[in-house]
Amino acid sequence: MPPTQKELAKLAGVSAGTVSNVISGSTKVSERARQKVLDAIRVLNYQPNLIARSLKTNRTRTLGIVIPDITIPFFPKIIRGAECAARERGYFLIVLDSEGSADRESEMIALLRAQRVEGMLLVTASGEELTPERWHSISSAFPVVCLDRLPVNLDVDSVCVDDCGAAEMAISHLMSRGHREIAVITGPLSLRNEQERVRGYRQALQKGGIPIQRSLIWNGSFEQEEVARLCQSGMLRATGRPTALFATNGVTGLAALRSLYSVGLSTPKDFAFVTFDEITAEDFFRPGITSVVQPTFDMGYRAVEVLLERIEKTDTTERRKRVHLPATVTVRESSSTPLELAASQQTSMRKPVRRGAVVAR
Amino acid sequence: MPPTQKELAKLAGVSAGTVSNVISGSTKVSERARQKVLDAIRVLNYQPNLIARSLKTNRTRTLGIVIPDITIPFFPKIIRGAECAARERGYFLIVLDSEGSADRESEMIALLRAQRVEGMLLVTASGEELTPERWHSISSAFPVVCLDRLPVNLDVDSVCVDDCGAAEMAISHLMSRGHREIAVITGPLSLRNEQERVRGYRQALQKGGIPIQRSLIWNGSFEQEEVARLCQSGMLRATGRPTALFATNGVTGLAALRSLYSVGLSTPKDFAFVTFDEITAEDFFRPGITSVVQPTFDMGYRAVEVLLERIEKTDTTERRKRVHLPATVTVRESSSTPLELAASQQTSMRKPVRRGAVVAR
DNA sequence: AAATCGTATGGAAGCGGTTTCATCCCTGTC
DNA sequence: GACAGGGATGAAACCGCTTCCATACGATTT
Repeated sequence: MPPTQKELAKLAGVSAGTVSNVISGSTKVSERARQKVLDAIRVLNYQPNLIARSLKTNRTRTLGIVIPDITIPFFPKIIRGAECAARERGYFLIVLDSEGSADRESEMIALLRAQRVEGMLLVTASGEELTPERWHSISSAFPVVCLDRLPVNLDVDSVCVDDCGAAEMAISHLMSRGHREIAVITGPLSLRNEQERVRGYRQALQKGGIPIQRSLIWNGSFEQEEVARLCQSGMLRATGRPTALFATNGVTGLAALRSLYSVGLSTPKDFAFVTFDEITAEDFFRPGITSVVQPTFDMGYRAVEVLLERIEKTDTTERRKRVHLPATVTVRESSSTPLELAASQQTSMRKPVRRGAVVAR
Repeated sequence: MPPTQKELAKLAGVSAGTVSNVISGSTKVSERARQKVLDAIRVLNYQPNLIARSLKTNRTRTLGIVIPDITIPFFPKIIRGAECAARERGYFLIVLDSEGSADRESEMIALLRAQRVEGMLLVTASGEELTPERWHSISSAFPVVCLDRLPVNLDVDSVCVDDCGAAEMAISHLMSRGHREIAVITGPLSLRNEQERVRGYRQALQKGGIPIQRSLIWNGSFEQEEVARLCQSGMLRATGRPTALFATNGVTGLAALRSLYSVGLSTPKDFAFVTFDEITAEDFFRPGITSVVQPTFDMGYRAVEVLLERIEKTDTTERRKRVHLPATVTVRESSSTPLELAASQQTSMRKPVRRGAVVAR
């Protein structure tokens, strides 16, 4: 059994209350007593019992983060940022994985509630299941900040990029490379940011004077099979085949790419490709994928800042915060123009074109 | 404030003890009382306070895992397995990131101790700092199982692959492709498994009748700069230049590849390359990297099983467990023979050779 | 030297559960 | 109908810590 304050007190010849005062750094303790207690702590290798402390103080100094899948590289980067901010402010971060399931997400949230965390970051699994009632029952327990995947129709503190603008930027880039038949494959539209990214797609086309074709907007999901079906039927059809494809998130983008490669189509040879989120960041892998890069670390960091503000300010009436961070487009080979591409093909094995990534804006 | 048992009791018209019995599932409660309590739970949306429970029972049903860097894809996969096993047994897993620093690792461990976790999985940051004394002070607090990176000279429960055998397999593969000048770049040799992997390298050469050259064994680390220095000086020198390179772990391997690409060398054109751990698993990225693939999910899963055995059995005298899981070699292009390579170059842009990965053994 | 003040200290209560134990009531038996 | 037996129930203690409050002691003042 680990040593307790009471044992410390006996060894140091003081009362338990005094020991507590020494540990919490209260000044109301004599130097003599302090030293005796500190010695005793060293002798017994004492470690305060945070559980008991939390029970008494009703504070855990712990935050939670629930993400859909820790094996998707995007999320660990966010976690890093969140953990960093939390640590700087003396908070502890618990990471939970909902495995993309709304049910498990509920369980995880219940767990955090039972553990009495003081606040939560949430990247929701689907957004579908977050009805206002469920939301109310969650957010009455502790403050919540949503990240990246935002549930539609829910007024909630959030941190994400300027999704619409970033998507517009990506599409503009494709148009500048001469593409006019640009398809978009999306994740679930129950997420606000997926909708925003589609909006950006439309805006870019409109500004470029290109008519929007419903047949080029493929409402997908995070499921490999569904995405494969949409992409293959869209890309293999006889007429109206797009020359470029834009994926509104990394999971869907990777699924799209995988499914098209599996039927013998590749980028940039057969279609130009741009995706939200980096699929590989290593520039020596070919083809390099042009992507909308989100400031993942900062997103996690900022989200914790917003969350702590809610926690530490008691003023609950304050307006919802929506933080938008800037995204950038990193141009790589997958969006090469036909011309560049031809050049690249001829010399490809000797010296690949544009080894380094180019950053737009 | 969340509702307490006492309030439940008042609402249901029973005592707090009875409420507790209902919640803990004790049979010693009448159906009538049980229903009243369950109703009250629903009405108040009651959630038991795990903190209070833990304080009383001295059990948290929580495990911790400390890893060096959550953004390295290898670790999230382990976490997935660990979390899965923990959940199945009714335990909760806390994930902590030591950011590759031994000091932070200590802090994280202290935190877990203060949180009174019942056991810990550890992938150590360096292994250097884990002196037997420090080790004793940790493992006296709770059982620990080490994963993947094993500290040298420490008798500890562990889960890893057959490092020596897997390395031997990788080198044999290179030899079967005609390579005789095979260099190895390692991580820190303060880790037992790094030593084992070098041992596997030597064994393979010996069995193949190839003399071992000290100048081809590059003792590296996880640091980009150090690895770059070693690889560049080893690969660019005038004489005794190896035709193949084997990296004993993914971090070092990626650093090696990065550094060699940056000076204009690429695989498989200029050197064959095999690494422990997958750098990219997506087979449509070129070059595909031949790698020793560890069963990451299973490693996490098994590690939790071993840990729970220690926790739930009070018999502390039992011998240390060392679990070895099988690894496989996934052959991709980076270890092509010169012949295959030439063929691949000619036709590369039309139909890439070996799109799917080939698994050895 | 006595009174007053200030402050370090010890004792005790309480956080929200679990668990023990004595009590009470219901049932069955003679 | 009285009593034994047994199971459900409530009261109370306790987990380790913080915090409040009363006390006692040392220092300062008159």
